[in-house]
Formats: sequence, structure tokens, C-alpha cells
Amino acid sequence: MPLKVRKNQSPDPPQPCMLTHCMAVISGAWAANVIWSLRAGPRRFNELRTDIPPISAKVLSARLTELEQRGVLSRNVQPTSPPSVEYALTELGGELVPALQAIVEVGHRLKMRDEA
Amino acid sequence: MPLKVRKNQSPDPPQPCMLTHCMAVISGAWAANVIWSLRAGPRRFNELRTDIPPISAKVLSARLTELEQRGVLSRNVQPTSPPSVEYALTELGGELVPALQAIVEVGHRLKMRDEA
DNA sequence: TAACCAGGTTTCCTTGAGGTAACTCGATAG
DNA sequence: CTATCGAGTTACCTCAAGGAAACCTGGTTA
Repeated sequence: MPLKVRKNQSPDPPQPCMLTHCMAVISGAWAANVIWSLRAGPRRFNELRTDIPPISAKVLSARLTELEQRGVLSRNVQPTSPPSVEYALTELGGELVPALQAIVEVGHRLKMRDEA
Repeated sequence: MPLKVRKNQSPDPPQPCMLTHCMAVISGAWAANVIWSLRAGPRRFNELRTDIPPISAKVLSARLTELEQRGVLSRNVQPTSPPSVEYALTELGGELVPALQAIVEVGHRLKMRDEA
């Protein structure tokens, strides 16, 4: 007798793929690191580059553009000379920080565990 | 005068790359979906396949192996015939669920916002 | 005898994300 | 006049993660 496929009890009312869609917000290389770097306040392009050493200008630029379009962060050109550009988390973007924090904490404890 | 690079105020004491390391726990295609599908209880291989329709057996298998090695989920062979295999979140793995939940909520609100 | 099941593994192929390096631009400092 | 800076582009390449499809194993049922 074939095993019967149990209904998944997870309440997933709105759309089945909400998660996939929402995870896309922080997808792409270094996206989480960028958010992480901005959690204590605005940073300029080159500051982010040195915060996240192995990131290339191209990818940082791409990620910043995406995250801005998605409403996670804002881009602010200062009229200095040479003009400098400050990136900062939006209000909604800031709410991702505790989530990342939680993931870091679990990751940390998983590491503790398998070092023991 | 060159702009001075401000020190990043983010408290990042343990290691600078903790975040990168921890995010790797949920990296790989469909990893978050697998965790999400297990949040309401154990599921079998083929149940997960139908929970997450566009996933291939190969990738699901790879992801389950990784997540098990990382301590996020457990694999339990039931001595039925044919043997069936149940996957379930570990205690630590379960703690990722609220984090994913938070990301989903922000994603949802970002979507609301740019539909308006 | 043949087909089906669960739970995978293997092979092969493709694609697109990411890395590197060089270049741009306008302003300013030496 | 030329080098530097901040903030990016652009062109090019590569390679490993994923997708598709076929196959496997041991037991069961029709």
C-alpha cells in the first residue's frame, strides 16, 4: 500500500510561494552583509567596500541598486565635491536587522554545538 | 581633501565575517523553503517534493544532506516497508522559523508599499 | 511476470551570477 | 598638467550550482 501523502499542516494562506518571493529581497551575493553594515547608520560606497573586503565595486553597485529598488535602503547624494553618496536602511529595511540577528545567533550556536 | 572613512559603529565583536558564515546555513536553492515546509512537523522526501513543486530530487537531496550536516534538521528512517524517511527540524533549526517569518513579513510589507 | 512504490543517485548540460581589470567623469589639490 | 578622489560603469571570462532525465534498489502487489 503506498504511503499516503499527508497534508502539510503549515498555515500558508496568502500564497504558497510568499516565502520564495520574500527571501528574494535579501538574495544576491553580499546582500545580507550590506544590510548588516548599515545597521548602525548610513555608509558611503567606499566605506561599504572596506566593510566587506571581498566585494567588488560591480557587485556592490548591483546590490545597492536592487536593494534600493526593493525599498530596503535609500540612496542620498551629498552635494559635496566630489559628491559622496550615503546609503541608509529605510524603516522597513531596518526591520530585517533583527531577523538577520536571529539567524546569526542560531548559526553561532550550531557552530558551538559541532565544535563540541 | 579626501573624505575620511568613518569607522563602522556596528558592534561586530566576535568575527567580522560571522554573518557570512551564519547566512551560509540557509544558503543554497530552496533551503529556506525546506525549513519553512518543516515548520509544522516532520515531512517525508516525496512530501517535500510536492510541497515545493519546482524542486528537483537531486537538489532536494543535496539540500537535505547539507541541512542535516549543519544540524538544522534530522533524518529519521521509519522501519516500514518500503522504508520511509522523515525529516524534521532540530531544536536549533526550529529557531530559524521566527527569523524567516520576520523576513516574510517585511517582504510582504515592501510589496504592499510598492503596489501602492 | 511486470509494474509500482519510496527514496534517492548519476550523468550530462546550460546559464547566469559573480570575479577581474580597465575605464569614465568632474572637481580639486599639488 | 597631471594625479587623485569618490563613485561608479563596461567588457570579458569562468565555473559551479541547478535543472532534466534516466537509472537504481529492495520489497510488494496485481
